[in-house]
Amino acid sequence: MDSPEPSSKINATINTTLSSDPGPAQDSPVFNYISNLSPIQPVKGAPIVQDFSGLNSPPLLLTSPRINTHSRSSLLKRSQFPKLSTEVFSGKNEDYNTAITDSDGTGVFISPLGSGLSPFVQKVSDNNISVHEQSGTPISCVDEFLVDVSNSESGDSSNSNNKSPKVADSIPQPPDSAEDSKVPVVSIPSKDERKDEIPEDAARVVVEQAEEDNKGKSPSNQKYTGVYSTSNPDLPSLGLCAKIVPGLDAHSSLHNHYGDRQMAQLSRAGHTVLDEASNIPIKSLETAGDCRDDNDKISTMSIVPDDGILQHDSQTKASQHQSGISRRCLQFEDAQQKMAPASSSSQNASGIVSCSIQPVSPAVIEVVEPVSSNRSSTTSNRRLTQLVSSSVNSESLNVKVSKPSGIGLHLNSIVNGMEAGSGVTVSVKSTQRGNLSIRGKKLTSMMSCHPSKNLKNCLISANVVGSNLTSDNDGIHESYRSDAESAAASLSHNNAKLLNDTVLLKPTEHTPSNKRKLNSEHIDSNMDYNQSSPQKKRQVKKISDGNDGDGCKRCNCKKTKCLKLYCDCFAAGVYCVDSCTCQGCFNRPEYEDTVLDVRQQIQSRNPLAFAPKIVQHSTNSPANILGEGVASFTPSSARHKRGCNCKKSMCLKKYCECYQANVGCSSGCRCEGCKNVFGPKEEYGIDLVNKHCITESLERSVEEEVEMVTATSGLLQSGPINQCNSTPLTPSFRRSNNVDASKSWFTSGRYLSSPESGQADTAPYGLSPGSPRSSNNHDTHQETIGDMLDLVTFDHELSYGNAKLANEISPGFNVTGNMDDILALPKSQDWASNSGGQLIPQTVHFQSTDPLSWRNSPMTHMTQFDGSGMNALELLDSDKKPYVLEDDTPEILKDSSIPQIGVKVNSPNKKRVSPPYRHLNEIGSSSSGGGLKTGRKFILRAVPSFPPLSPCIQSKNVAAHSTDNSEKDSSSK
DNA sequence: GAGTTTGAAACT
DNA sequence: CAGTTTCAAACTC
Repeated sequence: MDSPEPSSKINATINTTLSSDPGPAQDSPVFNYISNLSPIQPVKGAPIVQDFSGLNSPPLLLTSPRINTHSRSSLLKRSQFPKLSTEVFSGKNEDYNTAITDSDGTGVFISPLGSGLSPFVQKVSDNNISVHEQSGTPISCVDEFLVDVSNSESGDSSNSNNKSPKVADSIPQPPDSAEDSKVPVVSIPSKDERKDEIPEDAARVVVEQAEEDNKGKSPSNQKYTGVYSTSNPDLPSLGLCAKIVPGLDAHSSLHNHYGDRQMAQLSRAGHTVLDEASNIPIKSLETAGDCRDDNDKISTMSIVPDDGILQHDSQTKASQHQSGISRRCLQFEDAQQKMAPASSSSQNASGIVSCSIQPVSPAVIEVVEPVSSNRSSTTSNRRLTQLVSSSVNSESLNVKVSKPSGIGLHLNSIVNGMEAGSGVTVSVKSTQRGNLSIRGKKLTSMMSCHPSKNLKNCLISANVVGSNLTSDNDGIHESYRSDAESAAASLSHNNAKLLNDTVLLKPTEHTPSNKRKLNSEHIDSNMDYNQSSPQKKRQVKKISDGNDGDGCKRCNCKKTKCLKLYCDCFAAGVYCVDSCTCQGCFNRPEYEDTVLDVRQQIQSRNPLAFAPKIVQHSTNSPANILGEGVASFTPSSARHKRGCNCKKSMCLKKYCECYQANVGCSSGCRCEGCKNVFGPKEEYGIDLVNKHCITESLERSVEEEVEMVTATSGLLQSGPINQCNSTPLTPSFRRSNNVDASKSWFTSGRYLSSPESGQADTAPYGLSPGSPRSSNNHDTHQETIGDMLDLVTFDHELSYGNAKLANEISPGFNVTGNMDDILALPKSQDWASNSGGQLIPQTVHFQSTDPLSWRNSPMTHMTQFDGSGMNALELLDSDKKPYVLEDDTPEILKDSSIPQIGVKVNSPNKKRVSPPYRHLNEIGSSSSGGGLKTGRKFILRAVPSFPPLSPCIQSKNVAAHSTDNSEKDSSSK
């Protein structure tokens, strides 16, 4: 398709981006180890994310160079799973190669942190997630997947083929419904037809970058075919693996390495996907269990320093499970959409989501990571996508389209959706408490995030993209929707958060305004092509009023090419659907790169641009989280991030975003004559809560951030408890730590699970990462860690999906009021930003997210924590009480029991209890060298308690953190 | 269906 | 940061 040049460019860009951000962290062997060690394996879960990340959200995270680092981290994690990928990695990206070299022997390590890997990993995670979800609603989901796959393949084959080519060749061609058929591979020709040349150029720009990246690593175009055929140097192994081992192992590995898309392609090539899908249903449950097992394994792996071992273990285990998983993964992209539904989460058009998340949560978590990784390694992801697309051409066309398009965007959409979800009251029913409950929360949050609209969009987009863009089969879409929605929602939340964060990072670095201009311009030119008949649009509008019956959004953009926030679909992080009446739409899977670039740009400007507008204010009690997260989302508790600015509508019409979201106006609103039925400004309960929790000033800033976080994570957290903390706290964190946090993230990263991460965590608290304290504390930490683990597992669930959760935790820190903590938090700000400030995940979050931040900031407080992890926990508990935010965290902690042990840091209030947790976790790992080892130990312990979740969570957290960091960096105001 | 209103997003 | 313009949805006729 594209000339090798593009790929080379992309590679260069990727390298630059990656090198810039991730370089340090990634390069460091520590990271690799950490990533490898880190329970991350959650990779399993992570895979889910990939799709989205790769496509939608991922871009946000991944796109930015910073993201790359994250992606690497994520990759590492995932890489563990997919040992196979190692080869691939080595082949694919230079960066990867470096990492890979280490792992080559085992192939496990994939270390390849390289962006390339991360994407794969993400994909894998996605797959896993899908599996989990499927487990929830295995059969139906499976069927859907199968159907989708078949559909997508059959239908997509044409589309996807075209699309893939387009992407590679020139994104520019708008996927006009009419021309959808054209979308065909190289669309370039179509460009001429449509005159989309300009748009094409824009798309090309994006594509070129990706291609360049690909080229650099491997022939861009070849990627596609090459990957599949193994022709590509990078991919060869993958291709082989895929081909050779159509089974789970191969798939899983492939997924991990290459990402879901590639996996899908491979699987498709082998036609194993369908078979796998068929298997999935049964396996789904198993997979869930497997994932847990994997996690356990992972944890064990983490314990065992040897990456290879870990990977091997995971591989072996995964192999069995993976067979199912990988299969899923393959389909997953497409399936993901479906998967979500499978998860048993059902969304109502109203945005109410009821999830039975048990299995899903893990997936969600995983998803998160993937996203970040994907984004960070956007290039790699892109590559993957490209590869996929290319491969798709040969065999499975579907893969590329379906996943990419839907996923990334969906994440955002989910978040946004949540917001929009007006009212979206997410009621998550966690069949299982503890881990499950958390998961459920996450899922729910995810779901909530994806309001009906978003979900629909996601589903639709995915479906559409994958299979039937042109012809909407209501029945089909709907069926997919349910699944896709759920999946998308789940993904979207996690991804959204991550993405948002990641996006922030990227935007700044990558394409400044220029890209936008180019993209927009190109897009504009392309718009004409895409322009669907106005009639359709109108019809759509009529039908759904912007929302499909299902609640999917449909846009009618005419000038923005659906690449600006004006476009509901784009704003929601969802691809436009056939039903959309938009003209010259570039918000389509075919233009994934463009979309991602644009998103990045927008995020660069406003990191929160894609964050959920509506944030839950935490009045909610933790109980909600556990049992019924949904309740927490009551409109009254929710708030609009920015607040409205209504002057004439009195907040009584949908012009008002608050009203539209079924949330009351808050102090943040500038509306005049507010009569919001959901709650006038003054009346807004949240404000009061916030006041209690935090100072007003904090509240405002926090609120915004929190809103973002809560919107994304808040839902997940749904846990009422966290809300208070989350919202207020997160903001503070973000503020304080934003800049540093990003860096810290990168450095320390999310590797909470990994020893390093642990180290990082510790470092932050007391000393620098390398500080002696880590060593001292290790033992204690380990013990605490054991507790922590429990908590963590719980937290992980939250954390997985939610970097936000972490953020939430961090917010808690802020709340605590310790300046030091705050500082530390800032680094973790990403966390805060991500997390609604929910505390629950606190421990986990801290661990995962904080670690990075902590490391970076050698907070004196940290030392305190370091002093005694247990103490820290205790302090935390005590802190909880004092701090308003604590309420949230405490609840969570209470739930988890362990976490509560809060450690007071220095500050009297120091809600930062969470930090201690982090420290605990991190401590073990945090200490640089020893940290890792300790980290491993910790991991082991943790595993036992919540093997499945924790690993995933950790990985997710890590990814999220990474993404968050990147985001913060980029977004750092 | 066309036109107007509205407020967010984007731009300056 | 504020003001203006642009945009698309919401709304009305």
